[in-house]
Amino acid sequence: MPQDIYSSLNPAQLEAVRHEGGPLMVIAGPGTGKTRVLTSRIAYLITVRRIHPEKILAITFTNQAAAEILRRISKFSCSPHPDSAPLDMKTQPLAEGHLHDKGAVRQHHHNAPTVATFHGWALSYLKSLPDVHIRAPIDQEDAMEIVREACHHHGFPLGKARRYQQAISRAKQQFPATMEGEEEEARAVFAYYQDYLERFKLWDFDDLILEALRMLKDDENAKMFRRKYPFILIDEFQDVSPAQYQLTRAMASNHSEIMVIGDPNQAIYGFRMASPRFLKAFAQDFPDTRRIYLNVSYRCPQIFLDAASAVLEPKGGHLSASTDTGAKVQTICFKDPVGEARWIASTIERLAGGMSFDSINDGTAQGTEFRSLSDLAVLFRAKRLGEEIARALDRRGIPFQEASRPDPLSREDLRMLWRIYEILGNRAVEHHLARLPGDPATWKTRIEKVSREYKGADRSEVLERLLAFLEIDPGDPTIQGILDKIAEGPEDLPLSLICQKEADLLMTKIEAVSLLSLHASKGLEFPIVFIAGCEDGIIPWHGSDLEEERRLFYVGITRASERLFITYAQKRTIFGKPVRAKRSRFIDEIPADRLETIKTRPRPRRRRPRQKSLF
DNA sequence: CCGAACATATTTTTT
DNA sequence: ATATGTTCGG
Repeated sequence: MPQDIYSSLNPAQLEAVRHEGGPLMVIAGPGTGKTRVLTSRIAYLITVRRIHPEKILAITFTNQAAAEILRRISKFSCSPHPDSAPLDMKTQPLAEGHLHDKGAVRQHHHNAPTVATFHGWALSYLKSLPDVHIRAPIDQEDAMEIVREACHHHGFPLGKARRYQQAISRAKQQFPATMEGEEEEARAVFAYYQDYLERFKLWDFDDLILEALRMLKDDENAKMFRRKYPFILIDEFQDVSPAQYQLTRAMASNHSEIMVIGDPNQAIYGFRMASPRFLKAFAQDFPDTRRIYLNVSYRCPQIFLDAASAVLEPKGGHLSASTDTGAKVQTICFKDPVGEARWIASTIERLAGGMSFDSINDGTAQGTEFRSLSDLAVLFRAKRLGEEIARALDRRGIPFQEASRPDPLSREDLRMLWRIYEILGNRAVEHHLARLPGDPATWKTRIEKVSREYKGADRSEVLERLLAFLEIDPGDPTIQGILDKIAEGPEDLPLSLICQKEADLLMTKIEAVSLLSLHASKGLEFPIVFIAGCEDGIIPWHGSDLEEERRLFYVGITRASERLFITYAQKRTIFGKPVRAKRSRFIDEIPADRLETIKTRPRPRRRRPRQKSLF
């Protein structure tokens, strides 16, 4: 059970929570209580400083992070720990109705602070402005389709569409968007793409930020915004793009109570134009910024922190551990990826006791402390590298879950369902009509007819009826689940959010090992962590920004709270080419006394009597 | 529409 | 010495 968030904030955390009167920047290393400071500060603002929740805006990068913050705020207000009130809670009890369980979870409840992603906030901000014509947002897959169409139009090979789409998105991380430095073809595709969005009145995800910024650059709008939200908190600030940074600047003045929190050492999204330089820029652009460093990690043992900061350039080493187990970082060398995967699987089996899955405990388990599978994670640089691990776990019947599941809305049938849903909601009608199978005009009359017939009925019924034209199995449990959610949910909830929740629901909540990319692991914590495929060319990835690769490795190491295994193979086939691999230079940069090299026993061959397999 | 030849290759979120 | 998706000739 997580600790009550009132209890035992350390002095630096407390200072961050209580800071008043101007901009605040919190530099929070791994496991130093970043989310706790954020949620405690919101609670403090509301309960102690008596700030009305509606005046508070907290911004995150993912819906998951936003949900987690809301969950923790509501939990905090529902069940204040009676004995722990370091923030004058006893003398200033929680005002009735300021925060309560169901209300706080609802994002736009009148008594809850606004907790949203940059994009979510941007769209609702645009909707709140009287003179803005709201366009329909399209997702990345539709952006890809338009880019493909542009390639077709210009006679460019479709194989390059992905690259062009990435270039366009990169360009639109800046305000104003610029294709400077991109190749000629990409510029042509960009022109077509922008023209398409204009013609059909669409916004892509990047436009939401750019448009909100464009509006907020107006002095009058900025003034109004600052009056509405005098208290701003932004999470993971090392991940902001140039446009998001400009948005931040427009949102607040040097006298605003704006807090940004982040860790420059965990900046790993440079490929999408994020940069830790904006943390530095913030302190310069808001000269009165108070800087607070959270230096005590409640997660990582000192040895892991030392190992992690040793790979950083410049060295980051100002973190200290709250506890020290003395456990060293363990490295293991393998002949090939198959051997590596097999060893990881068998070690997991040994640590987990091998009882919950049908495999015999070979008696090598030490002690009686078997770990839960959910305490274990295997991290890797690229999805491909995780597949070998998945196979090995499968073979032993060890349950696992992968973090990067495909977007549910990429499923062809759900996509068509989405298009009809959007048409019924009168969003981007022409765009979607043209993308349904068959003749757009037929679809138009069809949808109008069914809508008329079912006038007054629930939209999910109209949808279900229309699905009949698509050869979609109406009995499909996913479809049914989504239709139910549409029926009970509020009017214009984005279908992607519904689908995401539905997909999460279908994921069995069984105990499982986590298989994650290093990127996906950021923000998570596991007692036992394996980092696989630690070879030069993989981590650091060949041709990538070395500094960022260092930070990525740093993120990986600092996920572990008890044991950490770093593995590599001497041979690996990458893009079909077998490569003699050298172990990652980052391993060599870890001080020798923090490392322990494990020798694996050669795998005993299972000898099957040949005679028996004859029949 | 099918098959051979060919090109391409991280990381990922956002209504 | 791969897996996937695209192109192009039939």
